[in-house]
Amino acid sequence: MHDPKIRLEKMIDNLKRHGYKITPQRLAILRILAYSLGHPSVEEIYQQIRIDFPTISIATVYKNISTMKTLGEVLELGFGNDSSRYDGHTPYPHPHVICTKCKKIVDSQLENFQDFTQKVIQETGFSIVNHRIDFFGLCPDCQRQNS
Amino acid sequence: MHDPKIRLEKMIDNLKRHGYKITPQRLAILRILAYSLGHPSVEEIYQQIRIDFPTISIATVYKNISTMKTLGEVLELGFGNDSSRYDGHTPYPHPHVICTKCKKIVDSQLENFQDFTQKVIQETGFSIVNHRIDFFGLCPDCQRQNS
DNA sequence: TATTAGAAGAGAATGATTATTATTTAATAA
DNA sequence: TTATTAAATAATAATCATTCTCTTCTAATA
Repeated sequence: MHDPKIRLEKMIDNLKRHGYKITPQRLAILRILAYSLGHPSVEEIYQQIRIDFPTISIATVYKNISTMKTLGEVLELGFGNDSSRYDGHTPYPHPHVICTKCKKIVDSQLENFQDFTQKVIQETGFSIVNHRIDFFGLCPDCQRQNS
Repeated sequence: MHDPKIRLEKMIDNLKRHGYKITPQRLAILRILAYSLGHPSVEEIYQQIRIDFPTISIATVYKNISTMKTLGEVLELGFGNDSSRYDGHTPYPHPHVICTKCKKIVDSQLENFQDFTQKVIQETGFSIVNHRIDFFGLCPDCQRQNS
């Protein structure tokens, strides 16, 4: 689940299996989603693809990401009014660490959330199917600049 | 921190201490924030206040909530494109449990996030100052309706 | 009661996202 | 290899929550 090439293959297979066509624009979007560790925004993906496809529409980026969301191949991280960020590298729920200054988003590898989920189920009676865990602070780079 | 009357007093004190005026509209908004356990949206607050203040503007609701946010007296829960929900009852970070069907939001009392925060600090080198923890699923009521 | 800084009200502006529609193209089969 | 066709793209309009602007009003104070 960590090799971008394999991620890309898996995305393409999943699309084909569901009868979607593999267009050059779509492939370019998939590549960014699979290879990017940096949780890009739609705007960033759009600007990067415009280098090779100057006529692409930002609506095409939105639509393709939406498709990948429904196939479970990308995780959307929405932040209130700010534009969403996307994780196509690790598309299942996991903690993120967000720098409030430079907006960098880093994955965390902590995994013991089954215990918490169980406690929440007991406490509230909800049936839990998903979670979102974010930590906010300053990344090492921005800490240095502040001192 | 759990008695609505005391919450309301604290909010009013905090506003006065910072030189804000206590207007009837503001007071009505504070009352909803302090007493409501249901994490209301701006629209819900607006509709409720219109009963007593038919001429109030929704911008006034937004502006007052924004003021309370800067004073740390209300916690904003943004959800991507959907409208934000507000917690004026327990205005510091704590886990929330959200029903994906009826949009109900319930507080969780789980508190052991210092350990996780420490691990995230060690893992990433970030300085963590805040967090957001949400669990998504079906509330007991909606589970019944589905079966 | 007069003064005045801050608040309210109305509506325009913004910005991310979604919808619409005409045109183009990937996939398939003859 | 080419024709067919359903789906994808591009361009643009529409939407919706939120913020901004500006004028009018009012709570606090002296």
